[in-house]
Amino acid sequence: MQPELRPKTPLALAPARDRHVLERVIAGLPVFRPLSRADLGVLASQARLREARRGAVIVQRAERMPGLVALAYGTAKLALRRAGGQEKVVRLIGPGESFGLAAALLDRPCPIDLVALTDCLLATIPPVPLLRLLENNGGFARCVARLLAERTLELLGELEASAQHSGLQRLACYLDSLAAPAGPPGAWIVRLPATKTTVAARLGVKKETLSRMLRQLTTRGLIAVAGREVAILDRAGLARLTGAAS
Amino acid sequence: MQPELRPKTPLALAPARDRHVLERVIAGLPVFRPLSRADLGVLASQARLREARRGAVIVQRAERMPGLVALAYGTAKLALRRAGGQEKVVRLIGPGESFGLAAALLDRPCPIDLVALTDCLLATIPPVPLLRLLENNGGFARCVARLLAERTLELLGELEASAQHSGLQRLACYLDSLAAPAGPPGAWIVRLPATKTTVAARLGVKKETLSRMLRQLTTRGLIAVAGREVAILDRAGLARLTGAAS
DNA sequence: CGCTTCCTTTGATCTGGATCAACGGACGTT
DNA sequence: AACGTCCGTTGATCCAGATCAAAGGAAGCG
Repeated sequence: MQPELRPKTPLALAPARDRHVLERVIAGLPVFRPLSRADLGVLASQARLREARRGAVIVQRAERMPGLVALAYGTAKLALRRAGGQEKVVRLIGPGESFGLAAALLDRPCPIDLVALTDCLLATIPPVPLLRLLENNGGFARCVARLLAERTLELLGELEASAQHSGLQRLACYLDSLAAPAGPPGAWIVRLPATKTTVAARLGVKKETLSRMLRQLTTRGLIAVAGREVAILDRAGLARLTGAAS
Repeated sequence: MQPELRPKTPLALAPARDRHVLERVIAGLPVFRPLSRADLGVLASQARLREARRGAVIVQRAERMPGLVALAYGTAKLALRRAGGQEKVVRLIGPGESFGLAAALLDRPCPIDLVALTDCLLATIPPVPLLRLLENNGGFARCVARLLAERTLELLGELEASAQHSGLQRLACYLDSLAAPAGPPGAWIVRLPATKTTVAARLGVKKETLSRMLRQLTTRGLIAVAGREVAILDRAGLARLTGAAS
């Protein structure tokens, strides 16, 4: 469950490839969109690439934040973990997404654990060049402000969901938000982005409860579950759950 | 419970006094610290002063956000309210504090209700001048980025508390965070910033539960309660509750 | 193939906090 | 003083979801 974090290929062995990957990952992050090619190059030269094995803790809560962490490939979870095993997953992170902007800018300790769900490749951009950009580049500052504003509203939504909706409502809402059109028109399908245990933690319930909730929705004819694939049979019915009582 | 929002003095009657109050309130907001006197003047000229009676809904969820709302005097609560009466208070706002920066900058609908707990005087700075400043003033953009980063971390803390700690732990933590030194050295006192019903909603529990929790802490000799005043008799014991099981 | 290690499901039971109900006290109004 | 309106306390009961326990699946590996 807690394998060592040990890069398969030591960083020094593949500097050219690393540099290329770093540039691609950094250029793909929304927060860096306003940057010139030159600025992106400077960032890439200060960033570091790093691998993490499945299950490894990439950044630990209360540690000094190493910078903005972006995922090149793999999946990771942001999880609040307490002694006693109970954990709450705040966000699941996929390729092209990043984490730690707020804490890196304020040079605060990491507020949360970042844990690899699969083997991951990560880019870390240290706080110093971020702060320099913030100082000198108005476009970047604006972009940061907008992104953080969005994150603020998002977290508020999370808070609302966790404080106000029942587990079943949160599940219905979650499935609805992930719904993707399937082959036949009018058919929707969701592929869960992680194991059910992790999804349960994301929804703030235990895996046993998630299992029971899924079965309840199945019994009602709203969904059909096959492993990680969930077919949404009655999206309107699901949406009705979202706002109303169970 | 839901009195009309009706200013005691119509705005047009006291423009000079209003202008003065607006300038003072706006200059006092942390987010505007980097602004020049001239910029502050422009903002004040675009802002509006407004009164709200106790219990009035100042800004309602899903309404268009009128701008950044700052409190000149009085107390208000940011509350998520659901049909069914249950409400979660996210933040209590006092004089010199503000609300709505994120939503105003993104021109999103108001994510939450702002409700006056006492008669209030409010300044509203519309989104347009804020956006203009964000575009043209790098110092302001930086300041906004920092404030929003702080808010992000704060909300994450809220989420953690609401998802992970028990009601008693949240209460202990809350009291600890409000503790102010009393007369005798080593003595601490808390004056609750609102009615116990509201504090309960702030902590995410019902007033009955808060009442029982306070009695429990009293029985254990950790605190003593007299109306809105709470004396902390054993701060270490309280802090011990915060991290450990009940 | 058999083994181990997760992941998931299902059932039984427990519990923190909500809900329902009733009452006492503090103010402010008339 | 008498009255209405909040606010806070206390007791009884209820319930969503946690916890405990046990038993299948499914996937990786020697």
